[in-house]
Amino acid sequence: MPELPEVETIKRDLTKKIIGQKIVDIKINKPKIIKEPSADLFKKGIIGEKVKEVKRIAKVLIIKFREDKFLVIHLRISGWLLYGKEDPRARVVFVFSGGKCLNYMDQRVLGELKLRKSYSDLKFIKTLGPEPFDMSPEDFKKLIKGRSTKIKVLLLDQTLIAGIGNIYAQEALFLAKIDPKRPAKSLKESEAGRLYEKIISILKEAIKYKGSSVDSYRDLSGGRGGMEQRLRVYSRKGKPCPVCNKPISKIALGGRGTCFCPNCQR
DNA sequence: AATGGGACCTGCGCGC
DNA sequence: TGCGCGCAGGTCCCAT
Repeated sequence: MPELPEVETIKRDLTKKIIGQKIVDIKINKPKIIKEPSADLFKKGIIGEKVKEVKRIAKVLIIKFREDKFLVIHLRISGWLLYGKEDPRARVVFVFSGGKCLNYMDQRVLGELKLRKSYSDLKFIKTLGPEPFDMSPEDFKKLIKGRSTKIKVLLLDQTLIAGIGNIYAQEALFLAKIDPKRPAKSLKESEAGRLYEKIISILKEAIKYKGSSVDSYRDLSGGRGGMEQRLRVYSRKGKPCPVCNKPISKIALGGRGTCFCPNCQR
């Protein structure tokens, strides 16, 4: 599911709901989701703690209990969080003192929960590139300069630029009218500037509309995001391009499906 | 450095 | 109807 806009949506909603609340029980229905420490220590370590803060770094969600105690959540593809009553499908359930629950939902069981003393030392976090919002257009131009990787594959490389996933990479390239197959270094200065601008605008739009519920992703209350009906090319193979009406194509790049308009994107 | 493959998991939709 | 296959928002790891 979740790219930067979806995780940001969860972070904002979660902040409103759980700050200051105390966790009194945890039910682990799928121990595999708990990557560290053991399921038992994970439980013992969190029960009794109050939520101090909710943070997001790229696509990673972090719940702070203390200066040296953090719950690190990576939703991977199908993870999402549901706040309210306990859900039978939940992989892990956090029970608050008021009786409300935070359900960790994850159909494909690819997500990860970790309880740690810190998060900044996690390899994945340490190697993250800057988020688009923390870059200047010049930073972005420097980033793509000299790289022969296909531009769409580059946008998905979290060590170079963090937070973009397969939906918004395709959408940004469409808005910028750039063919996703092009080597990064083939982009002219003006094209790179345009792409950077569209990355920012698509992420802002997606945050504004609370993300895309293309498949399993739902917001904290179980509602759908409003962004999916605004997607221009993602998952629209064969349908008319919203600009020129010619059919959208789909190819594989870096092993990921990639939709684009061969007529508009050059 | 870049590319391609497979792995991790489950469930859906499609074509036969 | 039923079954097998391909595919899915992410990341890691290996080989070339």
